[in-house]
Amino acid sequence: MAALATTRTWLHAWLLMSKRDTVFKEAYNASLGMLKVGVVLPSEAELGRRLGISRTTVRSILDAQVAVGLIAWNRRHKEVLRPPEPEDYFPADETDTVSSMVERAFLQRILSADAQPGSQLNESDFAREVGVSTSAVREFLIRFSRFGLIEKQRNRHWVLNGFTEAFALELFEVREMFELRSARAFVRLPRDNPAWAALDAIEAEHRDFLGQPGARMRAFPDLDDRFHRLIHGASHNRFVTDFYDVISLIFHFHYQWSKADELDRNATALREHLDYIGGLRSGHELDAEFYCRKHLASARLTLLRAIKGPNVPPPDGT
Amino acid sequence: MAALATTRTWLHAWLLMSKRDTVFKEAYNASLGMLKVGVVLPSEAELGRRLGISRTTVRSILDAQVAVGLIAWNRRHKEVLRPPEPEDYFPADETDTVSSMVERAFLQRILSADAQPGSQLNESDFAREVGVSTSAVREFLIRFSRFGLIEKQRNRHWVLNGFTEAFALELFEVREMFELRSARAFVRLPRDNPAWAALDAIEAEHRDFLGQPGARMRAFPDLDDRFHRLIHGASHNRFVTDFYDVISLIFHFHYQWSKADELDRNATALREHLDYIGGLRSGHELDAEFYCRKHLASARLTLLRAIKGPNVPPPDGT
DNA sequence: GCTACGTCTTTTATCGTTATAAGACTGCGG
DNA sequence: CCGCAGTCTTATAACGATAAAAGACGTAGC
Repeated sequence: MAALATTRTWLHAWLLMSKRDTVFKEAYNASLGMLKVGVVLPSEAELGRRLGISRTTVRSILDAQVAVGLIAWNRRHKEVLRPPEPEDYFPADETDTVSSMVERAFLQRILSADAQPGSQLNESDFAREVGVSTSAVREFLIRFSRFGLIEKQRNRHWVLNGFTEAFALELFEVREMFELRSARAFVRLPRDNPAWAALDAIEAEHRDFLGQPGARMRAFPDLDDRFHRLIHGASHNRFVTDFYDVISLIFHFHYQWSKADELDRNATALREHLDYIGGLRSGHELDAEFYCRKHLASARLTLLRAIKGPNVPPPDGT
Repeated sequence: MAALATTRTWLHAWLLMSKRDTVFKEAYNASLGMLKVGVVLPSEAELGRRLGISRTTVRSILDAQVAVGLIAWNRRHKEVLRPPEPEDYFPADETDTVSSMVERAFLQRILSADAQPGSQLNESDFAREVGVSTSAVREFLIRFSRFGLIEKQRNRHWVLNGFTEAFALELFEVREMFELRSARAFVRLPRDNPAWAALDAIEAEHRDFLGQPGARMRAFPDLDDRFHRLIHGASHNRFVTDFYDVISLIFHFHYQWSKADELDRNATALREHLDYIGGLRSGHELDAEFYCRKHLASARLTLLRAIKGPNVPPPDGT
């Protein structure tokens, strides 16, 4: 495993975990994709830009890759010596930040059936359960509280409001308000606005998806997300775009567990999206509004059915 | 000073401040109001309920009040011995939680002129400046980020978005959407809904205010807040009501500094509120909508003028 | 003279620790 | 037997500390 070979103080990681080196590991894995034998790597700064990290971390990665014989590195010259093997990659669970671990554990708990509305949550208990410090849990809960699913009383415990039908209805009420306004704004965008080109691209992706049923369906949530975010972008309102984070989160996690009629649902959504796109293109706000309303109504119905139906917990604990 | 006389480990507070005893001090001050010579105090649990604190803190307070000779306490019997003097009160700055200190310092910075949009904020710098730990600052910033005025890049610094005209316009766009919907919902409330009685009470308060110009004007922001929150309550939507927190925060802090034509502004708002209330009572959604729109438009104008005008910093550092 | 690297400093993410505050349990007493 | 107080345990709100990661500065080399 790569970690054993690095010159980093990996031993410390097991004695006192002050900060996980997830940035290093994730970027290390990403950089392996660039390694083709004989290739000469660009400057440290350029690598940092491509990987989205600082030069400090780039240098750590290069050091580590020298240590396992992947590259030769002498000042400006960095040459790839051998192609990366599967063993060169850090396992996925080590590239996860603490906060994302907390997030996953928490969502699993709150979006599953056993989270009765009104039940209370204990910071230290939960921290022990997940295996992180209370501060990490605390910061997550504060961050998460903006989604309206939890609340806190000063000096007291957190209260889970529960992912109830009422929550879903309130969520969709606001979603409809915001998306209708965004759709109308979208229709009014001048034809040379880059959003139209982006819409063309997304429409093409939709048609691709319809062409190969089942094959790439797993990737639909991502497409869905990008489609709606594109529309919301036309509102030029940070509160509107920020609100989509709530929706996105809910959908992302909730639908992970209700795989039942996934293909059907997605196919319906794809077709509704295409109608919706047509409405936007028509230039008539009322048309756009009509198809927008239609799609949102069916999305709401799907979500409500999922909430009311037998709430299946996630397949496994990860 | 009361702290010196208490049996609590007050010395530690100066060596290692792990948690400020603001709950104790605030409740101590509040409880002094109940002390009339000869009165026999209720049970510990009852005192806790009245003061909004736990029995543990109640007992600390009673201990402290025995120590300074305010009361005699023997098991169930607690009798007031002497009336509280001004020196018995803890000074106001000691009843402030760390988080509220951070909040005040931060708002002063971000809502004043010198917060250029795009400038970056440093957790440790800011913590040093305010004199609290980085964790306290961190948690505050996370909590505050939901207001859309700051953002954070993973592993990097915070970015101040600035309290700009664009921010105000986006804020009001959403405010209008939400408040119009809430106002319409309010009109449709059945006449026996308690909200109508609350509206009556608030209307009476408005008339009182108009009667005594200037005198109680300082208290107007509070009335304004309660009025709008009452209306938003009719929406029965947590996202709508939560959003009013943003508005409330902005108004509260921004208007602290623009005292210029405060009386005029408030008088105008009072009259607009009364029209608005009339609209709600009329039973016609369109009437309510008309006066709601009118009031919000004038509120927006006032805020925009304040942003564009000479941005006066707060009078003093507190 | 600009780009890239070596070195050093600063900041962030996360941890563990502690005094305060909440809350649970138990037994007394009217 | 119910409410109240005595006692004990646990949780929260702060803190400081540390390794990872970012970033700043100076200098070497093309």
